[in-house]
Amino acid sequence: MSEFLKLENQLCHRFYTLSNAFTRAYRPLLKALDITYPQYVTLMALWETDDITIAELLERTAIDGGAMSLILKKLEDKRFLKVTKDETDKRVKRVKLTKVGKEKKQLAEDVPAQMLCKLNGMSTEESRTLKMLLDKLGGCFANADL
Amino acid sequence: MSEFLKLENQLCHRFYTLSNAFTRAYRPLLKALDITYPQYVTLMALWETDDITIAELLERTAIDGGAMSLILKKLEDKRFLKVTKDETDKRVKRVKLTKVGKEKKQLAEDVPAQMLCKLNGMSTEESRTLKMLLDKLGGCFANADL
DNA sequence: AACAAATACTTTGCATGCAAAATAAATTAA
DNA sequence: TTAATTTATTTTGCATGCAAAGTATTTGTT
Repeated sequence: MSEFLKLENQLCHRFYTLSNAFTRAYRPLLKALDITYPQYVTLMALWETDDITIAELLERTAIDGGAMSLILKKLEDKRFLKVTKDETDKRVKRVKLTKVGKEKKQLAEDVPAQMLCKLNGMSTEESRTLKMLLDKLGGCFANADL
Repeated sequence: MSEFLKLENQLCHRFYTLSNAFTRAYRPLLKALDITYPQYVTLMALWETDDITIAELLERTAIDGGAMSLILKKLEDKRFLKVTKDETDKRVKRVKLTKVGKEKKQLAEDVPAQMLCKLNGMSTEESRTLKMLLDKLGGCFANADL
């Protein structure tokens, strides 16, 4: 049997598994905030830089455009943010946090630490190395002609 | 602004982004085989060990049970495999590749190499280190009380 | 043997991820 | 200026991922 098709040799399967594991691990923590993981990512982007274009939001979060439409609708329904048409360029829409959305950030402050608790098997050094390699891999994808 | 909530500091967001990138990168390669990524994972597991229980398949692939039901239905519709009830224990179902499903493996042999081509920015050594760290992280999740 | 509890799967309802088609508005070209 | 093209975003159709509820079957109890 060729080694290449074995599951243990697949980098992609590790990412598949771990990405799902992260989402599952976050779920209970985020449920307390009444948001899903992609919604959390969207809010993190906005907590860092508010009042941005949907296009900017898409680039920073790497969330799919079609999915983002629904996510923004749901976050708007929950009164976390407002989406308004840009007056200058009517194609563009700007996303802005509401007071409630900004306050939500305080409640989210604990989430990262709670997640780290679940992963205390990794040393800070290993985690740093891992991030570096992940970023390098991300660069490979960016350069590849997909 | 607390550093903890910044997107660049999130390990999870890197996994989210990279996992999606992998799936997207595989899509055109797998489309030629008329399968999706989770279906590819399912077939890889079977190419390695055929005629196994659905429970075993779930454990090896880490695919969700509910999703697997549909995936197996689709793979069966495509005549890649057969699902049969175990005679001894009628709760159990066994999954077995058909001749077509086994032959599909030959067509899939090239897929891993084609994917590696897209990622030629990573050295073998870096890739090895990355896999090791990913497995360690996976172990953390397994041990955590989620 | 009759019933409770554990197994192995499937179904359901909701939230994406993705490609492709559809809209609308701004830009560029002829 | 009108038509062709590009840009920003939404909509659509299909395939999961996930928790929770539902179905059979089997095993363990009493």
